[in-house]
Amino acid sequence: MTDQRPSARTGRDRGIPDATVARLPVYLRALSALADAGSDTVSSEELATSAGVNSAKLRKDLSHLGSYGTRGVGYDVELLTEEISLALGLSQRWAVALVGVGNLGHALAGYAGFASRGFRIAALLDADPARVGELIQGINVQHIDDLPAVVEHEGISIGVIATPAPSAQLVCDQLVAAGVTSILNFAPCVLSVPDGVDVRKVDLSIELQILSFHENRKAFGAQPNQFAKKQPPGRLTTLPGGAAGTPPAREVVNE
Amino acid sequence: MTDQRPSARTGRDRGIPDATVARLPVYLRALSALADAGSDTVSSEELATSAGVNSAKLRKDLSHLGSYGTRGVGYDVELLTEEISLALGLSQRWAVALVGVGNLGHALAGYAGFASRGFRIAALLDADPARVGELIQGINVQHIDDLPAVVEHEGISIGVIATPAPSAQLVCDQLVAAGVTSILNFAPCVLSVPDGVDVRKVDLSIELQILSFHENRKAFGAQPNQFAKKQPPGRLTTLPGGAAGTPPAREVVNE
DNA sequence: ATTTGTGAAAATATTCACAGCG
DNA sequence: CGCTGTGAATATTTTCACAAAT
Repeated sequence: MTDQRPSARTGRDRGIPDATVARLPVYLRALSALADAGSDTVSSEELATSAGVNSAKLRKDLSHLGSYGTRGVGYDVELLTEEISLALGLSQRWAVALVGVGNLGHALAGYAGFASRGFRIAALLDADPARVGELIQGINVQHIDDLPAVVEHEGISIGVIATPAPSAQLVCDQLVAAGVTSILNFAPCVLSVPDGVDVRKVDLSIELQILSFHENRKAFGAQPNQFAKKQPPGRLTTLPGGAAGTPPAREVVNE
Repeated sequence: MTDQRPSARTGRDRGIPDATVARLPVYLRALSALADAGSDTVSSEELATSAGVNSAKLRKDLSHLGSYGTRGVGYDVELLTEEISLALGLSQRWAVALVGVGNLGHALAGYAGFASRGFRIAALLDADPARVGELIQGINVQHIDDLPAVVEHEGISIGVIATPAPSAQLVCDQLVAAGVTSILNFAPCVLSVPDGVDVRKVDLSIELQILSFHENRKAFGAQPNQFAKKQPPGRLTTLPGGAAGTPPAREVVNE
């Protein structure tokens, strides 16, 4: 969205495109579901459908990792899972520090999806002395001033900021000073960090505002329902098993 | 990230680009901060900096809304705020239904950023009868089966899904059937919806996995298998101002 | 003097369509 | 055959750089 271009190679290219990296976790989840369902192999078409993308994009994305498919057959679910995990650096278990144990912090601390994807919440911290000592999900809340020690001791390289906006930059600075080099920011503000530190943000109200835009257009928009000239040929596949009580259906992931 | 292209006009263009729409809320927030700080006008350079983008992008983005700046001067903070709000459809107060009042649902229900940006949580719903009747933030939790009545009565067009993944598609179908046309999905799964319904998702573990990718690269060099010709020039910079409180700083927003 | 607004250029991302492999 | 992997074609987004406006 900005300036931050964590992946872009400075000059000539030879890495995985950002857009692809952002989709790999989605493929991973789809693969996980397929494996649970007992599939050994998947075609790009199937996998793409369950990930909510089209198959050309999926194949192009996977091609950046190497050639792990078999022509005429598809991809081995287990092998592909491993390769994507490897590419994402998920073969190791990252230790994460979560700062701010308010409402949202509590919810994040209890979020099962972290653990299941190779992340371990190694520390909970807060600036409020009243919160220090509280036990959340079996983890003791420590004071933010202990950050340097905790980061060092636990080998933490990823920090999550779930504080109110006014404290976020200070916490961010503390995380960086302690050696954290990747930050996930839930506070609704822009963070400034030195080069070499990656920041991603999740902003709930921004997402709603984007929906507001589309909602508004649906209501008053220029092209309420597009004058479809003839229907973009085979796009927007009507999914096979379009449930009974549910409309036609279109796979959708995001943005 | 996928297929869903809520805004893209089918053929010729005549709308605000998606990438721009996604940044408008950020500008709005920066403007709000500037107004609080007492500024009457801002240059594209200043506003861009506080929003974490570069000024060319900012100006290009704003140019899609019209010409609201004054050459040689800058933008009137109040006027620009109004114009962006208008473009985003925030001049009206959207009623939102939040489904799933577990950990995350509780946190979302209490999130101040919604109300402050023109959204009103008009209903909390859950499928668990044990939760019905609970009072959260002054709002009574209702049973999901009451959805149609509630949506109609409150004029709800935006739904937020904060249920576990296995229930998300069902809830989504119910929201759509009740008339909701925009959905913000926090459940880690792909939703399928009919045409005309917009979905955005927020996936906490995906964000972490993306950070993992970058963290991994920082740890094991840019190209694991790269026959690097000469060293990618200035990458992986040893942070300039390193220690001492906080480093040089670089504005960062996201993706 | 400044600073906007914008064509044109460059960089990214997506989609097409098919050669080639199993 | 069927399906992957990928060049080539599009589409979108970002950046440059400067004429025009105040």
